[in-house]
Amino acid sequence: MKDPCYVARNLLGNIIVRKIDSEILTGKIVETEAYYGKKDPASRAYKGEKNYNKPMFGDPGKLFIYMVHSWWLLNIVAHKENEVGAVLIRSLEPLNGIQKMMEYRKTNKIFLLTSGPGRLTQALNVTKQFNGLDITRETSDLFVAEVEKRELEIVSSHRIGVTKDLPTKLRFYIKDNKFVSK
DNA sequence: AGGAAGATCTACT
DNA sequence: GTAGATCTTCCTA
Repeated sequence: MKDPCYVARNLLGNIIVRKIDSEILTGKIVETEAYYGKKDPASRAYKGEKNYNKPMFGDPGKLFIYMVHSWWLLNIVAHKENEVGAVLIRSLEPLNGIQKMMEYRKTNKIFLLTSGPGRLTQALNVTKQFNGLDITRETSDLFVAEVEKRELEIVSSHRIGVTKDLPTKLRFYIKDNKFVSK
């Protein structure tokens, strides 16, 4: 039960694992954004609990998937007890199964595979079917593996593409990583 | 039933 | 740098 801001920083450097058929796709999380509930006008949870944002009000450690402009965006629910919030995964550094990701993305340019919230979901073949999935279980088809982090240089900035941002800097990324979107 | 929006991406100038 | 594509969900009538 941690604050979205804390979780967003903590997720950087961890590995997302996607099991698909016999293949395993993995990528390192290099960029995240934190979203809150009622006090955040950019959040999907701003207007209270609805059908489409239910996971944000539920247990932390679950997936929250939402569609914008025909792309699926992948969030991880994270908040303190009795609060609301989630962390958006904005970009990954592809590690394993790059061939497979290129098939899904229909491109052979590696920096176009996962450097954007809509891109990485397509590269991992993630859709709304994973909404609400528990990403802390290694038996899931999609989960996050904690890794030991060594001296990550984390940079914060304002969120991207958000029409009504908060004064706080809620976007975090690993410094000098070329897979961070711009 | 229909329209509008939205945490985006790509292609073109 | 700007415009157009694209599509699911929600809101209003």
